[in-house]
Amino acid sequence: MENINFNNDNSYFKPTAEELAKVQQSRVPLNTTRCTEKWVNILNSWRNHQNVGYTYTLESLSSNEQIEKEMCEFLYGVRTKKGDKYSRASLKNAVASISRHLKNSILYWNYNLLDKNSFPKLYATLDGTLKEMKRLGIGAAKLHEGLLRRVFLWICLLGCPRGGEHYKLLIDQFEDTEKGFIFKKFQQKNDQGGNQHTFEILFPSDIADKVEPNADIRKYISMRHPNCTTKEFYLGISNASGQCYLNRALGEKWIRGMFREICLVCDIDISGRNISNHSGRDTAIQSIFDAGNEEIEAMAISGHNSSADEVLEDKELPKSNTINKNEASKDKEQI
DNA sequence: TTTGTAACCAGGTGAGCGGT
DNA sequence: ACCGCTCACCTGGTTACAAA
Repeated sequence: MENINFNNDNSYFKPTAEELAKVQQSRVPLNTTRCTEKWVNILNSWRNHQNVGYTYTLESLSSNEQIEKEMCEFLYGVRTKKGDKYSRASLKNAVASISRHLKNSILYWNYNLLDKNSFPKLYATLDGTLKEMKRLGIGAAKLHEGLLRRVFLWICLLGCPRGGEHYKLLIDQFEDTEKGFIFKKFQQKNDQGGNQHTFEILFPSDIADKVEPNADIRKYISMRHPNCTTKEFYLGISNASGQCYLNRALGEKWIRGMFREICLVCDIDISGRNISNHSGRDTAIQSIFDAGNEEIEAMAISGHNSSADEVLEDKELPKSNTINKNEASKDKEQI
């Protein structure tokens, strides 16, 4: 190794404090900054509200006990502009954002509000609030969410995609025909090595008012926005009043969640393994049918935190499983 | 723009599995 | 029985984005 000449080149320099501050600041994306500011604003407007009446700012407090106490109150007492409770995701977001803010604004304050060891009461309040909301069904399912769940269940039963295939499903893989939907698998996992032929599964015909997979899927597809450019089959759920599904693929978490629900509801052991894998698939599908209708209906229409009544108005539910049993064995042969 | 929420990401955790 | 490894899932936190 040659010695480096430290004297005669300009490759080294001592950055100024401003330069360092600038690069450190640039690490944080604009959206994060905005999100932080937003929650600080909400916090302050809660504090200034006549029913609360904290006239000083949270960051002016020196004791963590007091910060924790007031944060607990905030968490449980804050409401959206419309007066509703915030969703679970938002509350988590709120605590994280305010923690970020305190770290930036109180000198040498290096704590994390989400840390259950430093702030046990705050943690308990957050956790308790989230659980309470879950119990009360806050964040309940919408009609089109129920439809999506049903469609998902049909496709699980009739199309038997493997675990990972669910969120890669494309809208092109479904062809609507007179006989029913044809579900095409362009390439299967076990086709590795060059076997590229397309695999087609014809979904069984609907039994009116009893088993209507085709009608469900047809309705689901028709509810996609006409200008939708997303290729994925499953779309994100919209909260807007006029729109049902977003022009964006449904998150993997969502899909995995629905998948797990089916397994839980039907008592299928998925510990450590995806039920759609390998030889477990046939038995898993069989167990779904054996589990009986009520649970399946419950899952298909509602899911973990939704109110079934809402969806019931929308749609008559699958009532019979005998027909589908035959179809399930048909699928078994194909696979 | 602001508001509310979901997606994304990294790091942690623990069950399961093969090898010893 | 135990070790080390892998891998799916979970958690905490950050970032993106649709809707208003």
